[in-house]
Amino acid sequence: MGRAPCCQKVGLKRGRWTAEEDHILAKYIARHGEGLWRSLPKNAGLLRCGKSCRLRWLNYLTDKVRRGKFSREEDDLIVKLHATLGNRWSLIANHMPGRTDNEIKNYWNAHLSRQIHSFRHTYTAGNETTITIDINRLSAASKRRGGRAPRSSTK
DNA sequence: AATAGGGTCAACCGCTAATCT
DNA sequence: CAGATTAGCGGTTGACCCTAT
Repeated sequence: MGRAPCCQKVGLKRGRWTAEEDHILAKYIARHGEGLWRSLPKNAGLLRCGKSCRLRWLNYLTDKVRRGKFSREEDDLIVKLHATLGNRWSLIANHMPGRTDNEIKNYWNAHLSRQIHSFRHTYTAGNETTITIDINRLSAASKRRGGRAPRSSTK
């Protein structure tokens, strides 16, 4: 059988977000806060699935993201973190305030992985930089792929 | 000047894991 | 306790740009 769209995508909008949709989403979250993604689009009046709203907010609309060009220092940090953590983009993002996992993943795939050899050369030849890994965070999230975040330890 | 080709990046999908009932 | 529900992750896609021809 033809594969059905994952949720009930029937009648729901997909693809790139318009400025108007962004405005509706940002305004709704400003009033009601984050979370409750499943019911959010209905309440806010968006023809999107909750997943789409969550992704748009987390990766683009929240002012926690700064979305500038990656600096040389950030390049360096990403390469080093990736060497240690592998494709754990969410963990890597935890060490880079203002950057999202999606953004870092994209950047890695588009730019850094292509240039990894020259980067490696630079790093071994150049001055050493030390990075600090938060082991507690690391073990807590050790090898997960996906899955809901544990409820913040309160209760 | 027009367009084919390649690179970027926003967003989707399938799946996993925590929580709810 | 088990099945249903929902949040979150990482791989992947494809629409949109930029450049070379």
